[in-house]
Amino acid sequence: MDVLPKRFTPKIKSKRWKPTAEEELLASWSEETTYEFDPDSGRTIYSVDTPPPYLSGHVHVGQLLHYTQIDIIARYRRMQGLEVNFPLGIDRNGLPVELRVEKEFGMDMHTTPRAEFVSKCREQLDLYEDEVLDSFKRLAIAFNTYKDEGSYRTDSPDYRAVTQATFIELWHRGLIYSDYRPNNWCFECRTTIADAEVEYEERPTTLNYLYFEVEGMEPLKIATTRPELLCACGAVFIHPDDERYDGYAGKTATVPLFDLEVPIIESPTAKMDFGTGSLMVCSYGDMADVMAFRDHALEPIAAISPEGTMTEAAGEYAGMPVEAAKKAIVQDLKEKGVLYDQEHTVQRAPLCWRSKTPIEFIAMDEYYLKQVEFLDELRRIAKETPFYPDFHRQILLDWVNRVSVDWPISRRRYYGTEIPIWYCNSCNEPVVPETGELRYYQPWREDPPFQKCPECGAEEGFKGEERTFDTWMDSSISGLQIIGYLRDEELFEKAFGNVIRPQGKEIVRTWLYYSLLRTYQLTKKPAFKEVWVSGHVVDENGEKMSKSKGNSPPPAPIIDKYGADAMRLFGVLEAGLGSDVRFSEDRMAGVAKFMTKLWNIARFISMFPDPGDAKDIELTPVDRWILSETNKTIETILPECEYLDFHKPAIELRSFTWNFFADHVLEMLKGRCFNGDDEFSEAEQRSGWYTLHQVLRTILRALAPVTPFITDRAYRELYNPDGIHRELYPAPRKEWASDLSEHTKLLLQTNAGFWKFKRENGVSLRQGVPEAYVAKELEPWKSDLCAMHGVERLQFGEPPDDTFMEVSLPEYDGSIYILPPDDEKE
RNA sequence: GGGCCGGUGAUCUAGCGGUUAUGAUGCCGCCUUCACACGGCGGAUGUCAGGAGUUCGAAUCUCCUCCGGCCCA
Repeated sequence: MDVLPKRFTPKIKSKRWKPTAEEELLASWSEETTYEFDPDSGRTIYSVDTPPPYLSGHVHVGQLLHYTQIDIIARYRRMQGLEVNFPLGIDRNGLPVELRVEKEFGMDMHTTPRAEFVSKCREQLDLYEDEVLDSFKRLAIAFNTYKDEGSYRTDSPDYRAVTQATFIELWHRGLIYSDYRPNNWCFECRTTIADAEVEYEERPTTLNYLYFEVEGMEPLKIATTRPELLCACGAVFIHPDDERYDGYAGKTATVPLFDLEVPIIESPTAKMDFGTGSLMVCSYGDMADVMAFRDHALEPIAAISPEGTMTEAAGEYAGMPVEAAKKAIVQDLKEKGVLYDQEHTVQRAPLCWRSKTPIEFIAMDEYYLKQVEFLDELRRIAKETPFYPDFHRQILLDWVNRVSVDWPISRRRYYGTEIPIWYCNSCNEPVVPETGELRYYQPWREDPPFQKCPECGAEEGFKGEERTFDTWMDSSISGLQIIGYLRDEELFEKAFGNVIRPQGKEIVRTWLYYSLLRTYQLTKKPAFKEVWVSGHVVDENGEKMSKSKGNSPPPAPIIDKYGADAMRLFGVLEAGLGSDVRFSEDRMAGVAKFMTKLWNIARFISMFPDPGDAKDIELTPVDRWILSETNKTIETILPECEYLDFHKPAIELRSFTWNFFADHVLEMLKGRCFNGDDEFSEAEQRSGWYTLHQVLRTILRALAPVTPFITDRAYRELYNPDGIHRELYPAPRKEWASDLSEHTKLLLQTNAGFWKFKRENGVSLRQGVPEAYVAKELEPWKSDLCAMHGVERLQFGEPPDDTFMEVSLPEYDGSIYILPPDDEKE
């Protein structure tokens, strides 16, 4: 063996970790295959069904943090030796882009030629895509590839063909039907939307008190916020226990202005303490009205048209916009003395989640996908699928328990997947292509894929369906699409059943729910092996980040300043899984300091030769203890990692690295590793080198999923030029066991005691002391403690006389005794 | 009105039956020590939202109240 070096220079040259180093690494990564997905590797395939971001303009910090957290999962699983299928996907279907095109270019969807409108939308989407992808890359979101091949877009012919094929199959299985019924109708978007797409907002409104004449009785007093719906009134409800209205039930009331005779019905749904306690039930006023009409078999009357004007039913008000009609009707009611009082109140108005404008119930012919008959199965799947964190399962269960009607899936919009139906002009029969062929159909501009009508035999005269699907029809099968459903049977066979769904809690009732429903309908199986639900990213004040509130800073300058690693670490350090993360630049600056610390630790250790896994190492008891402490840390974090919650592991690793490894271990082993005065044997010195390098390896690998740049850089420089991201995640090593761990606290406190003594007595930390007494349990640390604190004679137990100063340990029941250096004595 | 989550030093967080209540950021003091001043060592700051209960013992369990966020009716 060569003579051991006496002088050491760090192998790592760079004195400071800088965010620009991340960009250099990115360039290397793009030429390597680390993240590629090889379905034939023989390893178990683990697929990540990432939320395909919807391109809605600029990315914000919240979105990016969310994706970094998902990326951590993918990287962690990859380091467990799984073949990770983590494709880039982008959601491009749907309303927002249409609305933006209409607004920005002054185009009206219904008067612009469809092909032109659609291509304008596509153009816009392409513009947004670059920005999102650049940010993702910069943050090291390790999709298998960023190339088109291997990625998916929900508006691509391939993707849409599969969406259509699933529809065709469900159609032929009888799960789809058309019906004329009231639905949430958005006037702005001019389409039906599903319950899941409705939001509510408190809005001020006026409560009007009206008289309804009742033959032979006092007029009924009715309170309503919707006088414009009088013409659609079908009944008056009173509560059966309401003594004010004894004797009214069963009679008829006369609707003012319109002279309709409507029944007075006792119903427990009437709230006795709201308004007058009696209410009018109008067709399509709200969900309760819709139910009331159904329950009491009343004939509905539509008062409002899809254009937002009053219908023929409104008589002289027909054709007026709803708001104008409301004013006119209130005026007329006042003039007739029917309206006797008004008061202000607050109402929860249903809004379209995309356009944020009020919706109404409007009856239309729409296609429905049956879901009510699947609810029991979905409830079972919701209960059996592992959720991380478990408590967010409740969001899904609450939603499943609330679903009561089937899912309207047709939309009167253009930028979406076309519904593949042609109608026979002769018999009006809707004809859907046969199953089997995987093909993208565009009925609005294509001839049908069949020769004649299966119903009447007509050989020509077919009209293509113009409507598109609800976009959730597309995105709800992303989990199937990414594993080759209907396209790659071999991959699908291998990969189905091992898919994770990571997503935010705000789209549980839509994306998660619909995904479970659709996958179950198509495969009879649960869609996901596990579901990971994260909280929101909110601003410093706890408010949800949104572009409209202006509380989301542009991410790029922040990343440039602190680095992607700092941002990623911040995301897991700040909150546990499922809780909201508060974004704060100040706190992120604090997190970034850990990057510097970690880099310097690596740089320090890089001074010493790495004995690797050399078999001839004879570990000193102290080194075995350090490795045992490392084991303990890994044992602590692994269960949390398995719950895909990296919050505690990140805290644990940071404190182990900084407050134990750097502050105590490095300080203690310094002397032995340099061994400038040959106080230690070569074996002891090598044992120290081995220990430092092994612990560093472990820390780097444990942090690699969270901070992929700095760990990869250091690992490449010291251990493996291919990088860290295909290494295995650390596991406890049984040969690293030591029972000295029971004295860890005492040891750390003893160190603190020496520091305290030196500080209180004006002795610099480098300066030594002639003699000291410490607890006898610390005997194994003797030589390292001497080197660390510069103790010339270290003794154990109690000192013989009172020339020693007693220093009580700050957080431990005990003391150490130190003989002060000569020049400190009087 | 219901559900879920939360309320711990100035701020954010850990702890979830027994700890002198964790760590971070900020603040204050000392130290330019040969990896790191984006550092080291130390310090101050907490009726653990409030009330009642269970318990030998509660930040931790139960109930109620108040406050915040999100979701739903």
